Amino acid sequence: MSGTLNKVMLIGHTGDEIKMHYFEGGGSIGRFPLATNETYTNRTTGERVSNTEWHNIVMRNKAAEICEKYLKKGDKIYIEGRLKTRKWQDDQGRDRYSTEIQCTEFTFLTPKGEGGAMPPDSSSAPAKEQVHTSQPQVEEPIGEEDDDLPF
Amino acid sequence: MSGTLNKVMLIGHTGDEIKMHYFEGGGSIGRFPLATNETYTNRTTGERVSNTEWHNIVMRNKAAEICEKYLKKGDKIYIEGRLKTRKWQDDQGRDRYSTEIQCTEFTFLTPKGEGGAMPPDSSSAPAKEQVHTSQPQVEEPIGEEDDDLPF
Amino acid sequence: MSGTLNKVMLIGHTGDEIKMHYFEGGGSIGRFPLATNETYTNRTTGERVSNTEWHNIVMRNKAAEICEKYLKKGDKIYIEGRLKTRKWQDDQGRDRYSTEIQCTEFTFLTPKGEGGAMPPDSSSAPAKEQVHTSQPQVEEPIGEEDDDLPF
Amino acid sequence: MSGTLNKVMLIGHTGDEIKMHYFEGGGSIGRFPLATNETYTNRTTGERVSNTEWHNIVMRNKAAEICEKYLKKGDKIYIEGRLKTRKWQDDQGRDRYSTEIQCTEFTFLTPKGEGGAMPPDSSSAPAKEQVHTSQPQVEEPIGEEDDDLPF
DNA sequence: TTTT
DNA sequence: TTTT
Repeated sequence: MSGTLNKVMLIGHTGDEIKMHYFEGGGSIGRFPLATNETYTNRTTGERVSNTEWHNIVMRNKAAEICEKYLKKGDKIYIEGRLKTRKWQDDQGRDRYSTEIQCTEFTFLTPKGEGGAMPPDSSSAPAKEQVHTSQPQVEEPIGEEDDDLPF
Repeated sequence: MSGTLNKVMLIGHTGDEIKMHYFEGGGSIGRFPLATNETYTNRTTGERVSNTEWHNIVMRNKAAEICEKYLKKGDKIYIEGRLKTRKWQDDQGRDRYSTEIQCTEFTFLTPKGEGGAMPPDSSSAPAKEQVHTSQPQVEEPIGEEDDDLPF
Repeated sequence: MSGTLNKVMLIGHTGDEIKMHYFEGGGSIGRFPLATNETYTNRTTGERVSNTEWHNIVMRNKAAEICEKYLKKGDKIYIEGRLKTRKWQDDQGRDRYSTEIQCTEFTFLTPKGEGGAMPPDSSSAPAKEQVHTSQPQVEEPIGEEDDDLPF
Repeated sequence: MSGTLNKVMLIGHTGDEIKMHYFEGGGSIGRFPLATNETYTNRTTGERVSNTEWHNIVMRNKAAEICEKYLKKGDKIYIEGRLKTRKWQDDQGRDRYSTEIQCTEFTFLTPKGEGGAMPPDSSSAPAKEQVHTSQPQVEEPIGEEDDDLPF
């Protein structure tokens, strides 16, 4: 079914490095926290309010491995993904819920080269086996035949 | 602080009508669940998988009141907003977290007129006091002076 | 290069059916116009203003063919894509530019079944060879292994 | 009318400083070019292809003035806006069209402080008279009363 | 050229 | 708890 949309777009700073978990079959999953900020002036008190929101980012396979290599704590990153709320049981057997952003695209926004290990073009390396968990500009290689055709 | 982005865009169906709460000062808040669906073919088993994801939508003031009047259970709606995770205590005093989408814009997608109470243009009524909780096309009335000027 | 984002998200009504062009190699391309509307109250005159904006949508391969089959003039559709400005020469040899939205994802929003030819699940048919020109919920089949794992 | 969506989200680098135009009534408009990049590997030839796409950004009033002060050529910026195609006549009286992005929100992504004139918090200064042409995190000051209430 |  |  469909006719629905589930999309999240974040620009924020990582609160930690990615924590990886490798599957036997060769797959992998990684998680890290991402912080976004909001500031506004409270209309009643007139004071400046500042809030930080933390998001649970989940990446898989190639994308996760690229982040393991190149994404450092504090880096700025653009994340696109889908909201997913996982259900789990706490130690008392109670249902608990945790909302995550399953990343489908990302792009590094921290300028490179300052002693970092990042190669010139790593931020746009395609995530091959899992096409969608990668760079926006990378995974949609539309238009190879033409774009010059007169129609 | 800033330089960050926290944006959610959903198209889904409401699982219930909006539950309103009115503040003494005149403000109001409303909540309703929104369902999005995803289907894909499991590559290993080849079977068709279908998942429903539920989102907690939060609206305020004018926007909430428009939804109270016109949004019915099962309606399709576009929601734009921000992710916010609220912390609360359960009856055992344990910290619990609930992630919500604070709606900043919306537009009704269910065709009207089939016996509905919706006025011709209600889906684009501006939410005055809270400019951002309204229709995309309504709140950004950019460009009244020109758009024909030669520059 | 990368570290950039080029994303367009539209909900509108098609102004015409898709015009297809088939390549010899088996590929195809299709184009159709999409209308979005905006209404607002002119603050100076107080009058209600209504504008229609027309967008040039470009689809390829599987996605284009799905639209050729099922998308009718006047249908409502969600389109996600990238902006691309094409350069061409008019009959006087002057440079002309045309901005298009190269569709990477879409989902039909017009309710089906009213005499339409649309099969139950066509709106979520995956665009195989070109993974990204398809349904949002379809192309990102993240998470087949787990989502129940305790980490 | 409504029930439609017209949204563009870009992260790119400015190709020039903003060109301002001031109206007599006190309003202002500014324009600058923004570059986004895409790279992919041509499947047929196997060669790496790199394209730059240029976008015409239009800002108004407070937002334009903030960019005039603080946005430098080459800076990275997040732009959110609406697509609008303007019609104009060339010197031969022919109809010409130019597609622009009318900015509704933005956030600076270039790290500050490197000799720049940018104050610590300028990137989140609210654009008062025109609420929507400003920072994402600024213009939607939802939730001043509570967020701790038990419902 | 769409839709409400 | 929605929808197709």
